[in-house]
Amino acid sequence: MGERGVPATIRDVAERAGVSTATVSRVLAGVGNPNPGTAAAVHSAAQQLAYRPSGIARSLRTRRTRTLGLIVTDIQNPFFPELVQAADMAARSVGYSILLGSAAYDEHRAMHYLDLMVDSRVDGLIIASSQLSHETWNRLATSPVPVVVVNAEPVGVAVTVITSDNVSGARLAAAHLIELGHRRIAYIRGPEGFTADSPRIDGFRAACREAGIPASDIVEVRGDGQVEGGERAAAALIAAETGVTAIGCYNDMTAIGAMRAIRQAGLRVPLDVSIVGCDDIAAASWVVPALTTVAQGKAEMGRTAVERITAALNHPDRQGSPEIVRMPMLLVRRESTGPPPGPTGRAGSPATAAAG
Amino acid sequence: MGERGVPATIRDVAERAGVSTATVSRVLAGVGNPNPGTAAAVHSAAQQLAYRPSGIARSLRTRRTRTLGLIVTDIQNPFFPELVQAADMAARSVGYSILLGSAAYDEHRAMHYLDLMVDSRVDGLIIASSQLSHETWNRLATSPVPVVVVNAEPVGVAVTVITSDNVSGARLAAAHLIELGHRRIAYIRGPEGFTADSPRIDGFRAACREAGIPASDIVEVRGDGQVEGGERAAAALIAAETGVTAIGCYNDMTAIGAMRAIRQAGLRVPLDVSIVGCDDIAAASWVVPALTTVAQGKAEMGRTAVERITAALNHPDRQGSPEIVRMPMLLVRRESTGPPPGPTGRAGSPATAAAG
DNA sequence: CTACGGTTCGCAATCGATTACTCGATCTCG
DNA sequence: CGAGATCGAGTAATCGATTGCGAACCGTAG
Repeated sequence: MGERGVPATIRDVAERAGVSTATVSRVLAGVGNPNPGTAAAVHSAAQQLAYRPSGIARSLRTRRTRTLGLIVTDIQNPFFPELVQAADMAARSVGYSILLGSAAYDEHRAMHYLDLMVDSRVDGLIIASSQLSHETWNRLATSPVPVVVVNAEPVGVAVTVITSDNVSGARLAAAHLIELGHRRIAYIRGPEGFTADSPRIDGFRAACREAGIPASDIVEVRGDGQVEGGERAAAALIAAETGVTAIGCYNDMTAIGAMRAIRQAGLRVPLDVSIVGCDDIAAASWVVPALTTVAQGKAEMGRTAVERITAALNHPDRQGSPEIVRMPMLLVRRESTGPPPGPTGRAGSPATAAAG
Repeated sequence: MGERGVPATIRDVAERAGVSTATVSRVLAGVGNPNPGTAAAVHSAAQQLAYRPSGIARSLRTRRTRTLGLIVTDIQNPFFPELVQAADMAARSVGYSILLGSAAYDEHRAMHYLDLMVDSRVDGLIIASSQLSHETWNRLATSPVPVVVVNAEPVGVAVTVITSDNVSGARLAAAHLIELGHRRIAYIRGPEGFTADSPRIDGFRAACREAGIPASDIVEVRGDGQVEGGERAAAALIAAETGVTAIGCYNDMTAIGAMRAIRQAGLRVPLDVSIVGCDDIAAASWVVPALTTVAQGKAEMGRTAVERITAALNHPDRQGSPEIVRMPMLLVRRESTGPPPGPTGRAGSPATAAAG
């Protein structure tokens, strides 16, 4: 695996080129007007020694690492890779690298990573999290490095946060269902504590209310934000014979689970039950029927986060002015939603829904 | 966002505790037998100043960063997150952090990241890649830091590589299909250049041959390793009226695409056509029918990669002994495979399928 | 009371770069 | 031809930790 002795240092290059380390540093950095001869000598020496400046030494001196910390709730949740990729690209394009930490849904672990990243002196920190305790918010607000939070609802703490307009997004989903003619609608919520859960259910309820659907006609169950939870929740919904003809879901994984349960019960999507998800993860268009969902600008959020961080880095003066950025969400109509079954349509939920 | 002036240094702590920096370093590192009184003073001072040692300065001095570079082909490919997560956990558990780079399928970009990581003096490097040019292999073999390659077929270059036993895995898939009674089988290959493509088609062919199926009965088409490519390939297969009753796929995304195309053509999985994938990504069990596939030990590979790297780090002596680790693959039977349609089953291609 | 073994801790070098300051040499122009 | 401007390059301080070496101090024994 490894080979070679020690890598060449700037001193080695200086000696070989017959100049001082200061000169090597200058010509390699392209500052000053070096004599063409010296420049050539330096470049040649550097080349021959395969010299690569030590980022460590440079960072110690310049007090900047050109590294951004990125902590995500869980890299295995398909919501995050797109965001991570976009952040990585955006960062690289302005000369930064990304130090990643995947917290595996453990907030305590996330805070540990935060400490480690601060120790390694990242220039800035991006936290893409689905849940954040108050204690954590405070830690973030007093962080020694610029922080931006992505994908969590702001709670009034002085930290820049970038998030989707969850309320409007959920309204979009509900409005779509209502427009198709659905009246008995269910909503499978996300895990308690996930900050997007409240605004989404609120938006969903609001749209229904405004359409004149009594709150009592909206049945809410709780999922876990994963496929399994969606499956269980939808199965319970069907077993309860609520006669719902459409289900809004906290996220796409929940929706995919719900679709499984519905099919399992012998019903068809969207003929018997319509499903709408949220997030627009890649798998949403892989399943059959393809999932109608409300898309979040995941890549856009990643890019924006990097942009905000680097802005703060370049203007350390007017920092302390945290902002809240809300990205619009967009309804993506695919195949999992349609009009409710007509009176002569489906014979009802397994037992009763005939009245549907 | 950011706040606070400069973070406290070891000198600040030393002054406040009334000792030298050497002592601070020692008590905080827990080496030596500090006088209980001094130890208390140091800890207290460190506490009050919220002192966090600079990883930069420490790394410069100790010549170790306790950071591992991890470059993946594309973090958006669902194959990688599980591997990344496992590697991250394994690394953290032995005191290392992960510097991530997602190459977005661009090998040139991957090499650029490699340079950046070497510059930032990572202690070791893990490359999880689906394709690797000869030039890249050579770069890796002469890397100044220990390298392990994951998920690519070894090509005789002196680098440790950890990969699945692709040949046997593909045999498993083929054998499963054959055992179910299929005789006219297709295989949708991965992109040219992806190193797992060859061994997989080889293993698949070998199992067929051994079962007495003439090579001419195996139809091969090329996908792109993504859902779209699988969809196109399967659509072409159906349009060609080859009468295949089962399709083996390069990976799960290809298989998921193939299932879409089959359903699109009015056929059913697995009643009319059986599908078997490869990888066992999360989405394999989300689709309906759930995908039968050959699982790779993704997490295991991630852990093993970290284990091998850290082993090399701890025993710099007997390095230069690259090894090849082949992880077994496992058939996961789900719902997308079944016996071929009987003589009275479907009458063949889409045009006539009505009989089914 | 001195000598000696054993602790505890401080001094200072070191890791590899960057950069303010300074010094000679060359150039310019009266 | 000489004074000052200009320019290229070297000297050395610095970033913040770690660590080998030795000094100071302890207690104990002869």
